[in-house]
Amino acid sequence: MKRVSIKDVAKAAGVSASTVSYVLNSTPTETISKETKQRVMDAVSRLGYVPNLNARSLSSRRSSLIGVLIPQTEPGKELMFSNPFYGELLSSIEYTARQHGYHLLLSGTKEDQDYLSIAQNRGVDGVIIVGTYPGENLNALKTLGVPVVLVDSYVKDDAFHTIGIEDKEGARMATRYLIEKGHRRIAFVSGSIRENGVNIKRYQGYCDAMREAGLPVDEQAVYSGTVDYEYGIAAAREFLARGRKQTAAFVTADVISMGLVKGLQQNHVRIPEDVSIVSFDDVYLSQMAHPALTTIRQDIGEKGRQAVQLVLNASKAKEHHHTECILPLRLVERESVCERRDDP
Amino acid sequence: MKRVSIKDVAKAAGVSASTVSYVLNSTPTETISKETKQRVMDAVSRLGYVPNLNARSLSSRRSSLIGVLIPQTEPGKELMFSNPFYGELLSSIEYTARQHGYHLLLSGTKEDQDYLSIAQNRGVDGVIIVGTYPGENLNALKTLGVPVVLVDSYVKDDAFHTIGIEDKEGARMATRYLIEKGHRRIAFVSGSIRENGVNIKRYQGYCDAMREAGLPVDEQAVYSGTVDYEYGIAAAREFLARGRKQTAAFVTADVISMGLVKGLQQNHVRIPEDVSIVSFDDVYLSQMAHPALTTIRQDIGEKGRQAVQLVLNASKAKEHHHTECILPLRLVERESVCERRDDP
DNA sequence: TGTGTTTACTGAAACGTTAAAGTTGTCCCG
DNA sequence: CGGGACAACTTTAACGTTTCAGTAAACACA
Repeated sequence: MKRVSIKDVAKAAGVSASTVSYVLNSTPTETISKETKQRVMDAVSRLGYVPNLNARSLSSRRSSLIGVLIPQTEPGKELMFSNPFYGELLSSIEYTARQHGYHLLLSGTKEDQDYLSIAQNRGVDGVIIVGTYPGENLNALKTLGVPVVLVDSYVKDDAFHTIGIEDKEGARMATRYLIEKGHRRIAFVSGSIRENGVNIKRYQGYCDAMREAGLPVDEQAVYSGTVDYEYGIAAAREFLARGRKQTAAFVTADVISMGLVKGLQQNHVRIPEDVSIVSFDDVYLSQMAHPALTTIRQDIGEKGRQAVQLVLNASKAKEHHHTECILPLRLVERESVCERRDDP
Repeated sequence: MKRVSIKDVAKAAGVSASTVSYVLNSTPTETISKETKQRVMDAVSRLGYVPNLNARSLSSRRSSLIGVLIPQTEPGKELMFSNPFYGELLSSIEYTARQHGYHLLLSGTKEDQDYLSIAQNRGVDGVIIVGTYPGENLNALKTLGVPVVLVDSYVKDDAFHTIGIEDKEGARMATRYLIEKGHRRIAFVSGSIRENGVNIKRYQGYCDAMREAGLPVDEQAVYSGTVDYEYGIAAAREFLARGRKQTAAFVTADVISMGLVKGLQQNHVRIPEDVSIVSFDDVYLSQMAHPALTTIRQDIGEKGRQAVQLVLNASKAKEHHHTECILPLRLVERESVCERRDDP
């Protein structure tokens, strides 16, 4: 039951502990003979030695650990529950990190907690923060001394690396698509557009497209709530309460769309015949919908991969020059939109 | 930029490092005066000290870290991608762990990797393994010396704690429900029933229900593949190819159901009028489906909570007595089943 | 007044690594 | 043949904690 330490290996191989360490880390500055290397490796496998990464990180100040912070959208709700987007992103992050020999320290973010210390605590090599960082102490993150990658954040600060998408352009694309299909009264449905997050950009893109087409942005056509299925249902109810004024909707998240579609269908509003929908994200879910969602696709897998890459690159390079990565979007046409030529 | 260590705090408070440690951990055997405590706490917040958990875990051999292993169902596919069940479970695990001051070390499982060392490496306080553990070296886990909780595994070994559901009974319940609704030819659609996992139990439950009702288990009515949306689509194709013999299906996972429904609907098979479906899991998804899925609900949140609790309890209690936790199931009726009285 | 107990601490040795600096021994070159 | 360069190690001091074993002072008791 006793843990095998590097010293046991050293003893078994008849060398010093540091030699074992050099062999295991194949430190480039150190020269070790082939035979010694072999003897050490033999001892390692014979004893079933696995290095204690805590000790390693204590001594070497790198941990092969990446901290990942994922928003816990609402206090009561659990992490990632509300939006499958996070699950898919996390998948990709985990997969990429693992392939580079890194592990993930996962935490949800809730306002009242100190994420900084979580990271600091464990001496992570980098931090990936998804979505809006809750809490005003983003500045404290700078003192961490490790690369910080902000995913889908519009915080502009050279101290952080960012990775995101052309939210505004994507929203514009979506809205324009609906306009091209002949829609003139188009609703905008999203999560909160008060915080400085992606939704506000998407709202701007929506407004731009409307304006460019000479269409009014009706305040009554804007629905803003939370990013989850329930809000989609609620928005449907609200849509009906407001008198079914629009023939189409641009919805900023697939989960919301799912709820909206469900809510409308339950009230005998047909999708897309009565209301066309263009969604956003293209999570796995959107193809399962009925009708399958026409949506602005972002490459979630790539986002995760890039996020990890940014951390790794930045932690390798001593120079901390800020990088910004914007991934392309494209519209994938499915079944939730139809032409509308009879609009006034 | 220099890290604040316990010594700095000690100096600032005019006490020894050990006193600081005692204060911070409020070690019950040690007595510290009110004033000293206060002085230490003041110094801590003044200097912004956060303990280095790596050092702590090195010294005290507990890490406040729980290792979580989630299956990466297929080599190419990424973690949790294929089945939202994992995302929801992870959510709950993360949330519960965090509330107890634990962090999560997350890893996907792929055949060719050594998960054991991941855990051993970091000195986790416990391991939660979800699903079938890939790799034959389950025994090696015993040498870890920390509690191991197997979620949804039918490995029987006193060395492990297990948490699961009445898979067989749930399947029986689902199938019987269909029988009660008048169906006599009922398909069974699931992931692999070769491995010793939950699917084989659910298959047994299906068989039991059929047998009890005096109905034959037709080999042609059994569809087995992988647990993902794509397989649902494929199963639909296969169902049609085999001649649409059944009027209902018991499907062992909601994701598969989603694909099956989609695949059938695309071929103008109506759900539930032509084919009724009872599903399994009740992931968030299943209410979004069209029609919403009638499904055997398992409380995924509770599963996650219990898993964490099992780890924590077991790591507190020195006695390693094996605990087994079975969570209840219930059928939730939605829209994917209808009566069938015309069956021969 | 001496002994024992309690309170409130301190000192120092771990924990398992890494990495800088030091120590050999060998070889080569002028 | 002396000295430098190099290869192949070893020694030792960190890294930041915890925790065991003290210790010194204060107090109680008889």
